[in-house]
Amino acid sequence: MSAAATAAAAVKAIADPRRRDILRLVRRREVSAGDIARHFDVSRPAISQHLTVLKNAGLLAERRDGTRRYYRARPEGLQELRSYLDGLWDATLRDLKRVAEAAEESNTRRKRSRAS
Amino acid sequence: MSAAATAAAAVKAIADPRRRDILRLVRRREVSAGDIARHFDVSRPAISQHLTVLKNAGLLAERRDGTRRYYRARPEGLQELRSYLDGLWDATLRDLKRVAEAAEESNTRRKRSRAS
DNA sequence: GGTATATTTAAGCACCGGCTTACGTAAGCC
DNA sequence: GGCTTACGTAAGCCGGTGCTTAAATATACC
Repeated sequence: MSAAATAAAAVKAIADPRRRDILRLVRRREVSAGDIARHFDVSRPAISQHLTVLKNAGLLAERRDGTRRYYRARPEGLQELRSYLDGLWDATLRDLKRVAEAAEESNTRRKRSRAS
Repeated sequence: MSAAATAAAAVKAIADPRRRDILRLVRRREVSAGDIARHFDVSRPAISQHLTVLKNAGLLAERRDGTRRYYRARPEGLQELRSYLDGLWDATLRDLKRVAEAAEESNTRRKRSRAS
């Protein structure tokens, strides 16, 4: 899976509020699937599905111990996501300043050219 | 609308690939709705709906000139989103507690009602 | 006013995604 | 082996959302 595809999956993953809550929950320490589920008002399978999505998006690390599975946030995935999003608008933050500065001027130019 | 709510809307907005494409298209210069639509293989109304979503998420600025509407990326919205995401994995203990407590309460409520 | 252009809004449809219950799987314990 | 615990997977329901075409709105031009 390419980095961009992973990042796109990560964006979709964090678009869901519940998954953001899960991420916050495992940000500092690893937590078992059951313990995670216990914090929410939905069934365990629902949480299990969320965990799968987060894991596939590279945002979660899984460690198995006996019948238990422990999850924790995966900093590399989070950093990847951050870089991807920055790439989306880094040019924006740079270039739009210029655009904004030239806004009035280009505006009047456009009005003139539209007359043709 | 609170900052967090706007940011949450922004995350959902950029979760769609087409909307990310639109954002890239208007990140350097403002572009009219029609010109934006011309870049894609979907109908104009479809693009118009995407533009509305992006605008409501604070990611797009709109300028009207005659019958035309020009759109451009809105750096403030993008910065807000960035900060929000940073805060996601910089979550404080206070945030964790809030999530845990709120969920735990509704969780016990749910379990009680299920037992009947 | 009447027509043309640019765009949004409305209504409906098909697919997607999150949820549920039921079942499957795997490890630990007696 | 048989039971329990901890999870994941399967199948299906249902609301949300992205798309379409048709109609409405708004501005410009004659």
